Amino acid sequence: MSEKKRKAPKPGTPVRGSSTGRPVMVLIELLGRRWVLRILWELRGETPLTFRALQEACGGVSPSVLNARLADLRETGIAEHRDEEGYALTPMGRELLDKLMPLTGWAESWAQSLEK
Amino acid sequence: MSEKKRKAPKPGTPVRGSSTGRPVMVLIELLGRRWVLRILWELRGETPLTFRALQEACGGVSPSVLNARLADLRETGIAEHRDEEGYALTPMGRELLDKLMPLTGWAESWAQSLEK
DNA sequence: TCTTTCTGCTACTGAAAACGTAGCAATGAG
DNA sequence: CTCATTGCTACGTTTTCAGTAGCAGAAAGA
Repeated sequence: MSEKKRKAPKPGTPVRGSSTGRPVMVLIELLGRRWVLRILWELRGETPLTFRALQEACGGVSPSVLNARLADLRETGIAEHRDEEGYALTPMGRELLDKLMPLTGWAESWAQSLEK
Repeated sequence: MSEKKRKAPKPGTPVRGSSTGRPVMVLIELLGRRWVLRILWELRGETPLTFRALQEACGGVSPSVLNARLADLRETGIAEHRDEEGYALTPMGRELLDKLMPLTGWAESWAQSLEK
């Protein structure tokens, strides 16, 4: 064995361009990976989504990438897979999403300011 | 052809996996690009940063990518380049950053919950 | 003027990540 | 057994990123 390539960035672990592993840096690294924000967004509902439902919700993202991202989110305790139900956010992940929801409002006024 | 590839996603423009161009989707697409969140973060100070200073702040990100991301952020009215000063957030970009700052607190408790 | 030192980049090559499609093993229903 | 659905893995192609080199313009000094 040995170790497969480490994938999910965790607090305390150095990330690209920052050797400190400061939590906020690690979070920035994680959220900056393609599809991570989108997955969080699509998991905002109350009911879990199956792998394939989630894949479809993300516009047909390839299963390999989706699986990799879900692994990241599971390793970092943000999402989880519930047997017989599907993927859902953990309580911690739910709190993160709550912090991100205000972006919707900002995005709206952003759109308006750009269309002028 | 003629058109260079368009780069910055703007509200109203379809993005990967979502044809609607809904502002929040576009924002998710933009923030999900590598280095975008980090750049916002590094521009949180009051004084503008030069291209090179920003590059260093981002841990030596390659100039080609940095330039591409700055172009994205400028096209979308989030950052701007001020002559004789450097790169800084626009008022709109500053508001976006304000929405993101609470992530710091979340990241701290996230880190704690993981190290146990 | 001729360097030197900043500036904001562009160009290029190679590596890594993502895409897109196919398909497999496991489970459950009929 | 067949068929559908589940969560994926494999793999070849395309896109993106990384890493290094270097250029042109402005300013400053000798």
